[in-house]
Amino acid sequence: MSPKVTQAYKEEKKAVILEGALHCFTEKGFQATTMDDIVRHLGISKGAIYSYFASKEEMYIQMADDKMNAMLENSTETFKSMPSAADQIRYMYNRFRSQSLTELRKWMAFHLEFMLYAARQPQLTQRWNEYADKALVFIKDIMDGGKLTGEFRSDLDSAAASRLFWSIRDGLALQYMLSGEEADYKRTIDDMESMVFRYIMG
Amino acid sequence: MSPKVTQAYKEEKKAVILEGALHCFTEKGFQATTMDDIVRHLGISKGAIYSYFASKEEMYIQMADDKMNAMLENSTETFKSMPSAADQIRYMYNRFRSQSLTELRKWMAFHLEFMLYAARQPQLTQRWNEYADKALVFIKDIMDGGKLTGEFRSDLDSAAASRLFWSIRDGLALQYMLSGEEADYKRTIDDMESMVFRYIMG
Amino acid sequence: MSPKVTQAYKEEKKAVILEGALHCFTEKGFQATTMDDIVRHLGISKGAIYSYFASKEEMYIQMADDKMNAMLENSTETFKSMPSAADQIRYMYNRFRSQSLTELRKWMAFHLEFMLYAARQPQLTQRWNEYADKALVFIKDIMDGGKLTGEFRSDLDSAAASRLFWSIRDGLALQYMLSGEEADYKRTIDDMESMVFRYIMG
Amino acid sequence: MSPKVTQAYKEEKKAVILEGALHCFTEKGFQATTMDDIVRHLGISKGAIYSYFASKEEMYIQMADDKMNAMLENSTETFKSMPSAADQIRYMYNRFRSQSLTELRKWMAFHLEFMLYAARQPQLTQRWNEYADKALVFIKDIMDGGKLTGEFRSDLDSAAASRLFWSIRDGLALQYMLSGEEADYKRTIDDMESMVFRYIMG
DNA sequence: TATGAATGAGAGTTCATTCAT
DNA sequence: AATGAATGAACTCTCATTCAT
Repeated sequence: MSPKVTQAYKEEKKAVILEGALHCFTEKGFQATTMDDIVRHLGISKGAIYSYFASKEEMYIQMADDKMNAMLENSTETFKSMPSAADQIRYMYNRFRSQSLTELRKWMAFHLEFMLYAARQPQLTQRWNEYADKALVFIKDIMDGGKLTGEFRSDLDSAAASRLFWSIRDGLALQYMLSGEEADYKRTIDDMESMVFRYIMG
Repeated sequence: MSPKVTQAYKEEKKAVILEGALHCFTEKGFQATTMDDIVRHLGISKGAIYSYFASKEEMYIQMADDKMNAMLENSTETFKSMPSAADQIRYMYNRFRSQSLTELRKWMAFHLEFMLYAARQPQLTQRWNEYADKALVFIKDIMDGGKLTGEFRSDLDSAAASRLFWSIRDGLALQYMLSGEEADYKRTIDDMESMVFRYIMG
Repeated sequence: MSPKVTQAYKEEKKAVILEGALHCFTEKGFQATTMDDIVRHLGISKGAIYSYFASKEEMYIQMADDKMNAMLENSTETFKSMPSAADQIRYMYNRFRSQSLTELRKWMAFHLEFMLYAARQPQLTQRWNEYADKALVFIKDIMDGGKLTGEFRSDLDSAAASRLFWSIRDGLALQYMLSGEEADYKRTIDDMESMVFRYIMG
Repeated sequence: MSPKVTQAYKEEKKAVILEGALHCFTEKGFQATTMDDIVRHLGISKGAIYSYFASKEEMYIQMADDKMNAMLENSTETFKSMPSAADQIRYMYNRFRSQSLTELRKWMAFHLEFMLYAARQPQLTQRWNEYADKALVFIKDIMDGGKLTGEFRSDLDSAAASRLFWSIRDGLALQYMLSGEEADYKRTIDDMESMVFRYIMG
């Protein structure tokens, strides 16, 4: 009856449910996924889900929120230790390269569907933008660092450059969303990287 | 009785219906739009729509098909007369700049939702890819032209470059999908343009 | 403008429409046949049909009525000239034999569906019964004739026997409705015939 | 949680639903009965029905299947103990006699409508024929038994005779479907019986 | 008269959510 | 807290009938 235990248990259970739901949403999309799909996949009852989440929509939003936060958090940690801005950018591209096309596609499907969903709900648009801003600032800080150390050209517009950085990355993901092979994809990331470096360095 | 009149009338009516449906799909999304929404918006009866289109899905696919074709057709025409490859690329960026953010967002919302939809249906994926290939080849031809005239660097990988071209464009549209202002958007296109030229020219 | 011509034309047109409708009803059943089916088959317009018949149902009833009358009429004619009751019965069986299984099945499908339809509408039930009575009386008259001439046994209950006559005939049609081959069918008619004769003769 | 309870409950519920649906189908016919009719009659929700049956059609087929099986099963049991083939046939006629005209009519309405329905769907035709074959074989076995014991004439074509047996029975039901009174009906069964015995015995 | 585009009530079916157990 | 049978509003699609031309 200790509330602490109950609380921990609840958090864990919520996480398990969200994981199962994510699997389904990724497979079929949010709208096309039924509560029955989720329930079947998780092997629990509908009531159980509704005792943790008020609605299918709430699960979705919660899930997207978790994803966004996870991505930002796991970014900031690693970078503290790298002294070179160029290395930090390179590290980002390595991370892009490490994701398989299959993973990328699933990730994008979820990401895009939520974006469309958010575009129609002002409060979600707001939250989404906060997340997008953080991602922009994250790269901008690296760019600014590079300018200070002289690695990047001094007249670089770091705000614009970080926008370009993400544009290229997102656009590439979009390009390979429906077709293309792993090897081509990896090669295009290389090109993307070299183009970006050509742009930010002298 | 005259087939000409009837035929023309039918084509016109189909177009009107598609226009009305597009309006609704853009507003709420394909899945969230009900036939009642469309019917209300158009001020006609349900039966009328179903005598022109077999299903909601058919309308959607027809619509997407029309959009794709329209885009490709209106591209090829204008370019015949331009002698310089650089001018052709510049012309493309001017076209990007001429589209307002509001238009862009509507366009993207439709575009992305259909892409997600297509991703789950093999035959649509197929058709989508054919369209994407044409867009790629269109830019690649320009790049190859520029290499021949010496405008672009001779070691440019035109296939990769055209992929990058579209990646950047699509990514930028994605970036500005949920936030950003007109002026910033235009400026980012400028940056995008200069980055691309930096990459394709010597 | 002569009313006679118009009248004749109308009758002819009605007959053509009913013929086309019958074809469709036989193929798919009354309920499953749409006005579009009929219109397509006939190559005329919906309005045309509605200027001759008030409703799909009216066509159906009219059609069934015509069929019943036709059958009774074409029976009575031929029999006047036959002196022997046994020959008359034999003639009936020959007529049964002359109908192919395919024809029989189509005929039965229409017949049965209308029967079910009529069973739910008192006025149609009434009309159906009048027709059925005529068919019964027709055979009963033959039976009575046979008793008078001594061809059939004198203690024969002609009313009951005619009921049996039709029961056997209808039941056989039912038996072969969904399966069975032409040759078997013909043989079963033979058996049926011999059984009936065994019953009505001494 | 106990599967036994749940399973039993579900079976019972399915039976209740089928019973209610049968009532409606018998009243108005399969096609004319709407899901709303059934729902109203049963006092449950539409969703409830769809959690037990996938479609209106599935209910219908299930129902017809149950009816067929019930009829065959309840036949075979009782006959094991009867030594005389003639008694077995006589027993059948007693069973026919024991069914009231009202029951018979309802039964026939369902039976015939399903037959028409099945006639247009090859797989159902198939299943229907299997059932019909079993009914034929059931009588044929009795006939063969009677030939062996010498009760029936030795040159009897038992296959043909069983076909006739059912033809007469089905045809009689058809005869009395729309008109006729209980007493007449019973009497005609007597005639039918005597005619059949006249035919199968020497 | 004939046409066939248009109507709209009503069909079968789905599924997020509730609540008695 | 967990279950899953039940709900019923909302969905897509059909089709007999009408009526302006």
